[in-house]
Amino acid sequence: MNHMDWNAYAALCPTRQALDRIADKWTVLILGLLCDGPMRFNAIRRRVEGISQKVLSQTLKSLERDGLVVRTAYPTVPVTVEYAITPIGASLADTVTPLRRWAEENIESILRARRAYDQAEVQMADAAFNSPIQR
Amino acid sequence: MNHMDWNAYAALCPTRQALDRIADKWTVLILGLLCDGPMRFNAIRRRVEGISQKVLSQTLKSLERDGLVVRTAYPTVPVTVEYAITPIGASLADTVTPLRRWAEENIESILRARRAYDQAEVQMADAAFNSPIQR
DNA sequence: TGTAACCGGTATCCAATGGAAACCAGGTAG
DNA sequence: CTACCTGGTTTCCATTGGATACCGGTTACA
Repeated sequence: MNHMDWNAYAALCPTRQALDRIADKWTVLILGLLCDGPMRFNAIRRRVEGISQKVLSQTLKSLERDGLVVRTAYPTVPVTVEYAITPIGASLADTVTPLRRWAEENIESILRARRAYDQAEVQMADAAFNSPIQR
Repeated sequence: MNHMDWNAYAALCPTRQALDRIADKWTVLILGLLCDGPMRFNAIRRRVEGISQKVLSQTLKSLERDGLVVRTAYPTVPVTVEYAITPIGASLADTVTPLRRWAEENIESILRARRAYDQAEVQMADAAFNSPIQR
């Protein structure tokens, strides 16, 4: 069985569920960090600004379950927990990092399009207000 | 101002919000379709199995707002609405399509890791049950 | 003359998710 | 004694997601 048998466009294909998991902003940011080397829980938390402990914990747990990162706890005082990327996780990181870079490179174009779109919406609302008979 | 000024790791950077929008399963699937040519609403709906009308409508609207697709309504009977990818949308499609392909190529490895993880969890629960003193 | 289906959507409802904040054990530093 | 470090879990609430019903307008079929 090769990968041609899987199809993310099919609702029940496990690929769909996997896509939902990996196409996630936190996943992109966390994997982007870990591919530079192992990191501890709170170190990741400080670097990924705005992530809550709960969501970081959940995301790491599910990345671990999928075999994309490995969690290692050292019996130091206080306990040290290190998260490292796996080879398959690294291959995913190579795939999602361009996504982050695309966002950083094209954000201005997006913001411009948004302003134009919202402006056009306002103008349409104005027109409807000034000649409500057209409703 | 160049793209080096933007940083998705900063909570308030608009790039973060954009990343959240584009790192989405429906966006990946829809852009993957549209880069083969324009498509009508219900045609997309039939190809992206399992998407609801509401979510498709919302996703397309936000893709349009961000300038990634263009919506064209033809006054035919019944009305024909066509969604086409823009050049910048196509560049995003080039970035997210590898994500879908990665999922399709690596799903088996993920499923294997999941089974191993869940199995280990069950064993740990069993051990805890058989010697509860360790709690 | 129904009536069923297609078009491209809204509107409504409820469950699941997301994030803020509190809390936890166990220990250190002041 | 208090405050803070470690790596989380729990609780709560608002936002979101998806299923379903509905909408006007038109066509095909019986």
